[in-house]
Amino acid sequence: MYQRKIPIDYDCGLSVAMEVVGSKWKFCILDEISKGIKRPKDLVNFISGITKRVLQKQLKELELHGLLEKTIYTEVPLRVEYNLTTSGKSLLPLISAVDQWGMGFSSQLKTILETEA
Amino acid sequence: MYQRKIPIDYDCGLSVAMEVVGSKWKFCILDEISKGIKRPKDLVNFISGITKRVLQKQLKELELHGLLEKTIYTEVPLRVEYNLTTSGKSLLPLISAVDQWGMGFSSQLKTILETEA
DNA sequence: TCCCTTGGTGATAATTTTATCACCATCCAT
DNA sequence: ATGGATGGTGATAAAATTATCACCAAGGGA
Repeated sequence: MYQRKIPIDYDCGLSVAMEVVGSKWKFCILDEISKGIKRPKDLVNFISGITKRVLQKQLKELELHGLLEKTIYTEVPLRVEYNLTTSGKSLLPLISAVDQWGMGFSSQLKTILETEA
Repeated sequence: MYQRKIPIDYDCGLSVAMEVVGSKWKFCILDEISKGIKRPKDLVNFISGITKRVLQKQLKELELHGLLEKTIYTEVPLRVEYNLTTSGKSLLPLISAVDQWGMGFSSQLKTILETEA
């Protein structure tokens, strides 16, 4: 997930995917949005550890890459919602699979890291 | 994929998965190994852009995390092979899915990044 | 006017990951 | 002993990401 100086290889699916979703929070953000948490204010509360500033940047990138679309409701107070686009939705099965794999691997990783320490 | 000071959340599958495979080269490495490229020397040649040093570090981490196992053949010249463990193999469908998603998204990303530039 | 809520941004530091370079070890052939 | 092939590591620089802090804007209510 670090490739600005080293350009993206558009012929490598892994390279493309890493560019778009290979960062610490993006899977979490998309996951929460898919569950109905769509407002920045709520996302900050639901995603433990993320800060407002970082969330904003990630949302902006996801929007730029076409995975999220932003809707502004001119209510008061101002309401903004981020929704998954078709591309964004197409990622959900993958996110779910990664999450499940991680859950299944969790105990093994814990054992390994505690043993060496 | 940055979480040493910020500890891993073992209850979050995404967090666990990111810790283990969330880095620039790991999917590529596992992918090549699954295709039969198992020696460090060959991996360096097949994975365009990676350097020997970086590959070694990634292999070591993958081995530590239990996704690869290392076999040393005392031949001459020395031969070392890295093979997927059961856990490593369990990742293959995921890697394949990510790769395919990336391939499908490639043209969209290219269009977006070229348009804004 | 002052404050609150929500959404957003710029500048900068702190962290982490990647890259580069030099170097070592083994085994064998010349 | 010299050199080539393979595998490996330490130190350090470079690059990228993430975190922190301060600040701004719009709209409405007290």
